[in-house]
Amino acid sequence: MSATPRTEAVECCEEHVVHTAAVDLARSAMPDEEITSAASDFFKAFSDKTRLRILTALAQEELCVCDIAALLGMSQSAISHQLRFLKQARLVKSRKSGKTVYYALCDDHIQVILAQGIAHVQEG
Amino acid sequence: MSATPRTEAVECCEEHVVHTAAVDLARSAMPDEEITSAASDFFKAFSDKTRLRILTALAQEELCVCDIAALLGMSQSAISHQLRFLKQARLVKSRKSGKTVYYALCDDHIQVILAQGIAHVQEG
DNA sequence: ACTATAATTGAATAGGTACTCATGTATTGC
DNA sequence: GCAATACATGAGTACCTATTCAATTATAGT
Repeated sequence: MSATPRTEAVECCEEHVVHTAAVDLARSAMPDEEITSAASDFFKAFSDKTRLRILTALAQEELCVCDIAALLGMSQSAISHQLRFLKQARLVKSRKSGKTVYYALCDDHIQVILAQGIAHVQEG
Repeated sequence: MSATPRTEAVECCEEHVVHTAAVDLARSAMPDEEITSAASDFFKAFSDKTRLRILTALAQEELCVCDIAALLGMSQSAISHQLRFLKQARLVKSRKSGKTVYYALCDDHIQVILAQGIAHVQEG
């Protein structure tokens, strides 16, 4: 866009504005509030180091709670809490076998996004 | 740091049920701690609704602080704080023209991940 | 110089969150 | 039945964070 400041004063944030056409374009392309809210919740699953490591581990193969706790060197309770978070967010699924509960990623799509995030930080 | 007692006890099922081969596989595939930490920080930028909406808007074209504040119906200060976060995370860049500061995404890569997250929640 | 505007910034605060601890539930084996 | 194991869960807590508010900086116009 042009860098020329258009001081075409219209009603805005408080009193003055701004680049009306640019804002209108951005507004028209902005998804609904429920979509952006759900999307930020989705990314929140990856935004914690513990959860991201859990997801990375499950990208290899299914693991039980105790496996993950041992792998990450954390308490079983802490892992269980995070797994509940991930399950409610529909990123992981579980199956029960005897006393053991095995967790796995819901779909490969999650693995793709995970890998892209890791690739991004490895480049930059 | 003796103030916070760290429970080293991962003795839960350590002897019995851990699936050693599965854990070893996951461990070998796990990136270094600094990588997973950086990756979770990267995803953290997308994990807040306000930041995600800012990124979505900037995916269209560059905008000044006031534009974004008007678009999202939030205070200019709140937006400025989040833009600083995004800039430090190297997701956005800025250029100054007169009194106005224009923000834009650092690269198209960010837009791709953003779009994938939005697509994910629109499907499910 | 003075005024107005765009943006930044620090402090304060309310709400969120990730862990620990203790307890509860389900399953297995004796 | 009882004990042990694997996991889940609620409460408590310390930390984190997203916003508001007030003050400040920078630029432009008069």
